[in-house]
Amino acid sequence: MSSPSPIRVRFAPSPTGFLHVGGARTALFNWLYARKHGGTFVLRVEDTDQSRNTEEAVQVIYDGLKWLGLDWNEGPLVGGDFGPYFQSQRNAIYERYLKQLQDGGHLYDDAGATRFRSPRQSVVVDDAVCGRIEFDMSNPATHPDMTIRRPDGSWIFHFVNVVDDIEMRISHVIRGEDHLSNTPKHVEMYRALGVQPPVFAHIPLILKRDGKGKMSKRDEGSSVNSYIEGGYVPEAVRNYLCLLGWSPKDNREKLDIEDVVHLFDLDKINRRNAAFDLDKCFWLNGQYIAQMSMARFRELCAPALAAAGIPTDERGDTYLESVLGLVKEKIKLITEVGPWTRPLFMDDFPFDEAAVEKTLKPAGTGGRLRELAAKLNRVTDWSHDPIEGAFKELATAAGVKPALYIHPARIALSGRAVGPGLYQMIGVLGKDRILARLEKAAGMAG
RNA sequence: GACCCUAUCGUCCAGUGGUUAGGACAACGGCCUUUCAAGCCGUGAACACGGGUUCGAAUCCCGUUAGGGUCGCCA
Repeated sequence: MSSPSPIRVRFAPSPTGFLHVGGARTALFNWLYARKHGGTFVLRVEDTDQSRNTEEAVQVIYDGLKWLGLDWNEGPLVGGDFGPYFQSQRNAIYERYLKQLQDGGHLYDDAGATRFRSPRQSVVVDDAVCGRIEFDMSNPATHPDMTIRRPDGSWIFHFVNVVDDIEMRISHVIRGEDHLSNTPKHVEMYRALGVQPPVFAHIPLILKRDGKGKMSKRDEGSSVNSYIEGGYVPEAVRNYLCLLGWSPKDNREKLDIEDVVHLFDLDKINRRNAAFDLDKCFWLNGQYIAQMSMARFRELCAPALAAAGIPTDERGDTYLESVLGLVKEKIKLITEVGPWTRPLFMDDFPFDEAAVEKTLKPAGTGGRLRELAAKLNRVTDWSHDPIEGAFKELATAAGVKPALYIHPARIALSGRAVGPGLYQMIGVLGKDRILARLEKAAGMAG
């Protein structure tokens, strides 16, 4: 017996300036498979279309993969023994393989374009996900010969893709099911080249929310960039992507990536296409935020806070962490941290017009806010329970619901109707700022 | 249209011959309460249809229907 050939998989995106979640999921499954089996994950840029091949477009791919934590063992930026990893730089290799096909009599000219002649025999694809599929290739009308090179000398995807997979010693081709129908043609080419085809694994597609068609560029959540910019946590998005077409079989939803690597395998991948559900991704994101360490939360919030122009250094680390602690279990997106915490760092914060109108303006509110200020001023143990007690006592003494003090206080202190727990927030803000803000709000109240 | 894949709650997944068909998101209701949230508890919600095979089918087979994909000198 020969020693088992090493596991080598690849992700081969085209630089379009856009990294699709479907592509990201394909990359993820390849990465998982490589990790699981101690294999090599190759990144190859399929930039045969020079017109849209730009530096920025390639950068989008790098950024998306890096953000998701999908590091590649071979490819651009890291190198490897099978480069170059850009198809635009592999022309000599393609010429060599073209010659080989020509010598074998597999090619013919069609109005200047080069086409590969199908042997017209049935092809069996033993797919690691879809099982054994037999394709009847006898009808040229339904399975026309592939064009592999245009009259202008540029290459067609099918050819260079197969050549590169051969040259890069790819052992498993894990890709979207939209390539399944092309696979027998690829197999014909492997055979014509005298090469054993790799194992194919066609994974289900990600469909639009309503299941009507493949998810496309215009659909919400289709771009990895939208998650990066939308305040999503990379490990949460990656986790959600794992659950599209694969599952740990034990009903767990939130899993560490190490567990996924351990449990993952091709035969556990579903065969059914999955409709994309951004709600669940959103929920999972909130779970990740609530449960992550304060250190990680700080790390993720730092850019968002900086972008919002919030001075987080002025009161020191301890203060910063107590503020973040107020919102950590409540926000679902990192982008929410700015608006939620601004009143904790700055005295100049916006007031929500509708909330002011509804809660601050009603007659008697100003008086109650002054009562509250006086009451809180007498609180000596500035912590949660005594603060809560002050509100309750005030309401009882006045014979009204605590809500008549609580709601206006929230608006007065933060300008918002939504936010951290009120008593916790008061505790963190401190007595001086509380009294000042209550007084100021009393002035604008009814 | 031809070929290929698929078919369990609205959605994502469990369930591989015998289960009260399970979990999660979403929805709805309740509790808590301090509003929106969060949290906790609960409710409704599915085996596409028709034939087989079998003592017994969500599970196996065939057909129908439906959905998706592919049929490029796109990738």
